Amino acid sequence: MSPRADAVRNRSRVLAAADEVFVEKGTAASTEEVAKRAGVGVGTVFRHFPTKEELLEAVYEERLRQVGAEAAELAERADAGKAFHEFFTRLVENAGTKQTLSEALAAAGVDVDDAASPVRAQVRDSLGTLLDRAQQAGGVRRDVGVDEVIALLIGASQATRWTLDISMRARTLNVILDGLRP
Amino acid sequence: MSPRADAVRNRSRVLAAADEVFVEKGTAASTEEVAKRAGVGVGTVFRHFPTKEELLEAVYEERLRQVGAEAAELAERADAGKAFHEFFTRLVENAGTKQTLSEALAAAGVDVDDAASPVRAQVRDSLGTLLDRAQQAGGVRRDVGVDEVIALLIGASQATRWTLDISMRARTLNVILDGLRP
DNA sequence: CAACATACGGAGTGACTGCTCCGATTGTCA
DNA sequence: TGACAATCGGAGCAGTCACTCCGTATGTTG
Repeated sequence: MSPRADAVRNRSRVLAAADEVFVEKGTAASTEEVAKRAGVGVGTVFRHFPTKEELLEAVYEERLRQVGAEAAELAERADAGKAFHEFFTRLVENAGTKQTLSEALAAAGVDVDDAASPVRAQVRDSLGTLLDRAQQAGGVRRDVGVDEVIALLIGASQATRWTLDISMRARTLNVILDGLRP
Repeated sequence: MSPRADAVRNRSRVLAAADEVFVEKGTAASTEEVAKRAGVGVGTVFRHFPTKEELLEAVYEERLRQVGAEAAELAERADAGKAFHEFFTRLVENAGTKQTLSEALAAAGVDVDDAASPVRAQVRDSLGTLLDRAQQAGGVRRDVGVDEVIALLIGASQATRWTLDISMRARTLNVILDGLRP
């Protein structure tokens, strides 16, 4: 039996609402608020995501999926060095307010880097090939691996959160990008 | 009237206990737990810090004080370039698990960078002269200011939190330090 | 269209949290 | 040492949150 139509619709509505609410009010926002935003009852939220932690994980993985897709897409481009820098910049600029999620998950004891998860493995993979090609093209120093890049992505996102001024944000990001050059 | 002896003793006990508890269990830890760790009643905690937010701020400022002292001390050293790098490294390695605090404060609407606070002004100052001298000594590029350095410190601390491996942590930190060179 | 399983809504529950209040305690000073 | 004010301890209060439960509604299938 495939699930009912309204069930799948509600599931994605809840996911989208949760993303919005967690960005706006932080991950401490109540499940009831998510339900209200999604236009459903709390019961529905808990049927699809039996635990708040599972809801957080689902939102997190959804974002990871997008990051993975972006990395995969950019890995195909000819100018690998440029592609890598663009990926880095784009991600950091989007990540801005969204970083609290991994914090909350880590505090709840979830292994955010868990390589067993297929989505995370895929992200690592795409990012890995993007990095490889950028290194071969001479755009990135050779003594860093995927893990260092991931750490730096997180760090850069955090760093730029505190810089409201756009030009200052650019300077901060440039320091890291320069550090990544050969 | 100066305050009673047990009052000042308890105040610092609470502060120390709060620091420990918040590092171990995150800033969501209950005030009762802080009280228990300090060996006092909750009433005592709330008398000294009428609000949980004020307690968080007090812990945060206490840490800032230490950072400021360290910056001031290193700013006196002759080899300014080396001193700056040492400051950066030392801070990032200590900060490790402690970064959640500023998160929590920001979420609570506290302006963490508020220049009006004397402690923060002092930190900015000490860090500023340390940076100035490092730049004049040719140890740090000239197009970054104190704010960029602060942002990078926060970013670097976050970045290295996810790297359990020590050598990987060193490589990650090196990327940023290299990026800071002229 | 009927009949059934699936999914929904939201009041209700228990656990927990920040904070208050006041009787008991303790430091201080004449 | 005695007496008073400053301080303490922790039971209790009001509010919130994650999560459950079940009567109602709705999609689906023959």
